[in-house]
Amino acid sequence: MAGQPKRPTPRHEEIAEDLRARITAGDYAEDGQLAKSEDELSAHYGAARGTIRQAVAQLRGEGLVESRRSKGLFVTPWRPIPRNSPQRLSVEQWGSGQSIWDLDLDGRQLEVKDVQIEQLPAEPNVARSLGLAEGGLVWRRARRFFVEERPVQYAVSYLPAGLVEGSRITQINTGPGGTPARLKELGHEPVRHREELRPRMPTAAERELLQLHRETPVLEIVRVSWDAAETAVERVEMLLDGSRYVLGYDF
Amino acid sequence: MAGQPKRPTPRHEEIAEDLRARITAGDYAEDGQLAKSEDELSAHYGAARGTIRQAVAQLRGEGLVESRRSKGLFVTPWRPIPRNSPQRLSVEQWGSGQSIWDLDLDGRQLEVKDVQIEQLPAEPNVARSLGLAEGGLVWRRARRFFVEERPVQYAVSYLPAGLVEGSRITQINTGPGGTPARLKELGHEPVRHREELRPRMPTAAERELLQLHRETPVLEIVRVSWDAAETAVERVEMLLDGSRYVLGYDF
DNA sequence: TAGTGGTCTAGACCACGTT
DNA sequence: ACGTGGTCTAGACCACTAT
Repeated sequence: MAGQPKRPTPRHEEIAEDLRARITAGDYAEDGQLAKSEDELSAHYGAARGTIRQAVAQLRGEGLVESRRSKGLFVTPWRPIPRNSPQRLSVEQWGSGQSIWDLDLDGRQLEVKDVQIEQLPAEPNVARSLGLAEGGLVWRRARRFFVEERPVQYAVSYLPAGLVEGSRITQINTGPGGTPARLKELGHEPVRHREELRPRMPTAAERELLQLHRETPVLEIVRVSWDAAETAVERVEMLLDGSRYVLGYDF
Repeated sequence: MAGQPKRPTPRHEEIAEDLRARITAGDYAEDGQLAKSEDELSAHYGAARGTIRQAVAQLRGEGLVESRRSKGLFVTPWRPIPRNSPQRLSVEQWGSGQSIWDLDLDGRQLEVKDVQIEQLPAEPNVARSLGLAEGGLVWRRARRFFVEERPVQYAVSYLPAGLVEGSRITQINTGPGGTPARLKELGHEPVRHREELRPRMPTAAERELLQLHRETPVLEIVRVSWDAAETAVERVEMLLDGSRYVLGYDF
């Protein structure tokens, strides 16, 4: 009983643990509401609001809780967006969809919005990925993906201008099969891909772009694709709302 | 000039942006020290320490800055740990290493510590993954991975007891080639794998386990492996320090 | 031992969503 | 109009680290 340090665990951690235990035990199963306000929790636990906010921020980061202004604190209803790598990369699969990713959205729609297209000289990173001289011309396609009217991903593609000039890849609507189908028609079907990814916290600008809470991590992904002649044909930089996706890889 | 809201961006964001710009511009390139204390920044920017701490927390989350007690704030020297999925899953590769992951640590060593092994009844999640009846016996192998004396990953493996009983898989040292080599000897070579992953913020207990800052996200990965007869032979639950890894997938 | 980062309190103001 | 979450201030104490 004795011998322990006076403050083994901070108060905000105790509060977070208590709330987490109640959530996983299903205490708020009815309507999912933990509390009607931070002040209510402040009174309940006898802690300053700042301490309550630390505890709640912790739980928001774990993806368990979300705050709704003027309504209160709620258990997050988690319906992850699956993003599965293809098990077999057959040509038929390529032609069928916009993406090489087999998205099972459980009835929900993935919508593309805010498409921006421009031609510009390649930054060093992009030039290196695509095997171009620095300043070589590339087409840049930026867009956001939405599920149920909420942004879940921001993606920017770069393609060598010399490769795709005049094709529908330089237009907003790339046509059936999307960019990969057009690349195939141009004799540069992507057959090999490499993705690199890491999690991190978003900048303020990125939080705005994806409408994220301060505590929500993002997944930064860079994919480069090559054709059969080992020519790099596309580089895609993606930013995913980390609280909404589950990525699957089969190998 | 007029017409804008009084406070378009919070003060802590302005401060974070200013520091971020200085870092990326290389202002602190010499010793990497941004400041000798939070109080110094508080005086410099004319903001309360709480506001400074918010800005610094933001930058810690982005992986740009780290705090060292009694020493100050420093630019994070980022040397990511690459974790690459195999391009070809040949038997030869299996036999050579402890892991199916081709780790290029740039001279650094990946050390396994704190190995814990026990036999127990499978939890529902584990039972489902391995196709066992709930409560069926499994061997559980938990361990931490260290790079340069610092923990970077925590992993827990589950294997059906009926499959691995009596093999070195139930011992601390599994021998050359590790678990997969032993499974192959037992006639259950893993030939197919599926990984699912998502980023999130760690709990307090997980922060302790991996010695993480409050703002560092983790990567939660679950891998299930099957043998040629489509029998599930292993489930691995991994928790990675998100600030230290870059994951690569080829397909 | 001095000073630091982590924690906590008790206030306050504001923009904005709900009512 | 009211109350909320987000922001900010100005204090304070503590454990721990460097010296």
